[in-house]
Amino acid sequence: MLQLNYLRENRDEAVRRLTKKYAQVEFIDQIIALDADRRKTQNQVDSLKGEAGKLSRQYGEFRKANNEAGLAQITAEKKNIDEQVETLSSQLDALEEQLQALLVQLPNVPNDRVPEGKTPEENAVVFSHGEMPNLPETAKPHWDLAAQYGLIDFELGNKLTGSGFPVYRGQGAKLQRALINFFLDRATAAGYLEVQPPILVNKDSGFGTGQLPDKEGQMYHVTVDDLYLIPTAEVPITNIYRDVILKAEELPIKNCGYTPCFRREAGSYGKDVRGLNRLHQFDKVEIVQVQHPDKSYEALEEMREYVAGLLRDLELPFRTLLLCGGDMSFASAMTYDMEVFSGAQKRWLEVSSVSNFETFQSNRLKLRYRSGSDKPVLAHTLNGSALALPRIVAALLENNQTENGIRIPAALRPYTGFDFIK
RNA sequence: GGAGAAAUGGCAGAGUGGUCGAUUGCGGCAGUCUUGAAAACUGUUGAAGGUAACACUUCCGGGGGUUCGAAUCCCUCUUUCUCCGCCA
Repeated sequence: MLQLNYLRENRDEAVRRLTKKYAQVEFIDQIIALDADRRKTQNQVDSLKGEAGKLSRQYGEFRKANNEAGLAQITAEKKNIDEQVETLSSQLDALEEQLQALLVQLPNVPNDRVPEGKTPEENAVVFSHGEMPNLPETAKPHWDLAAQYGLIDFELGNKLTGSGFPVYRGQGAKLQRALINFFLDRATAAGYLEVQPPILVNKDSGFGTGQLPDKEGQMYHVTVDDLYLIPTAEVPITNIYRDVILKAEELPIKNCGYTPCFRREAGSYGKDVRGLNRLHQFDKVEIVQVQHPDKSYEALEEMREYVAGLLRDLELPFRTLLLCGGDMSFASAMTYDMEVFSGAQKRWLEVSSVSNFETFQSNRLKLRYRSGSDKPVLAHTLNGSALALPRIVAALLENNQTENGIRIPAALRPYTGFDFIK
């Protein structure tokens, strides 16, 4: 959520920058007008309440003095004030509701380095690494390989749950576990504190990181207890710091965590959902940082470089995209996507998204830090996938297929305990 | 799931109807003293809205109510603790 102060004091800039995100910029002027109205009404309510307080204290004194006439007068005056307060308060509530309703619909303002553009095709490729795999024409897509080696059973998942909930078996299951451990060990070595959060969260948490109300339909909602299955570990991990005032010297906070992730993916279809390309449940290791505002873009680059290191070690060809305004997420100010090339499908698959949210999340979370005895200031939050498993598995299987089985990259072998899937 | 107790500032812990945003201790910060540190002493120390700055308003787990007036009384929800039941 954008800060009212920012909109009030930088109206033109906000319009310019939000235009790049194709946001409803007309909301900005409506918000500014509502806010002015709100403050005026708030002031009126406050001074009336101040009057009421004075009267109450006077009432006590009059009663001690047995001043019956005075008591009657105060009661009458107080009643008059209460009526005014009630009227103004309901106006104030209505104004705040309208203000909030508009405010939560405005996405974060993109950083000025974010390229113009509306569609994924307009994202800027800023970095590429690795050779394109040189596979024979007979190379198989991962769903065929998964069946051939008994790694993943998509049909069985249909039976147990529904489409998009595969069952991993044998070396397929072991590979999952190996990747999770590999990612967690690397993140821990890079200074991230490992946490194991709940995978069901309440509404406040969903709101704090921006999934609610914007993406309500993308989450599984457990209605009996009004809880949501997390779409990413970002939600519980970042919400650890909801309503927290950190000391400046505690920054940066670096957390990582493995969780399953659940996404309804309503409206997806076709080749995008084939095999492991898009699932309703998948595994992911997430990295999260809470940063000083002056250092958050430095941290974003550091996180991008960290994820790139993982992909290099997995020997996967990848490219890094700087997302254009139209393709960025609601809450992000700047996002890098990392895509690996999956050799048999011959397509790029997004495996990581690394974003700086600046104060967009922390404003909702009330996540602040304090230098010395200064007033608390909103911190910046960042996160990135490091990494999401399914598409990594897809690319590993496809790119490393040989006549004699599927080769496991050297970095993973200590974790899998085998060199080849056979 | 049943019965009982509790929820106050970073922490501990007072406060049961009136000027209480809240005694006190610890912790934090600043100062005195000291070559420096410790100890001691002095002062200061919650958040939000609002203002040029004050003023002012709100917040004592959440919500609602009683009252001229609520941290204090009532209702309700949530959470924690103790006991019982069930259980990976």
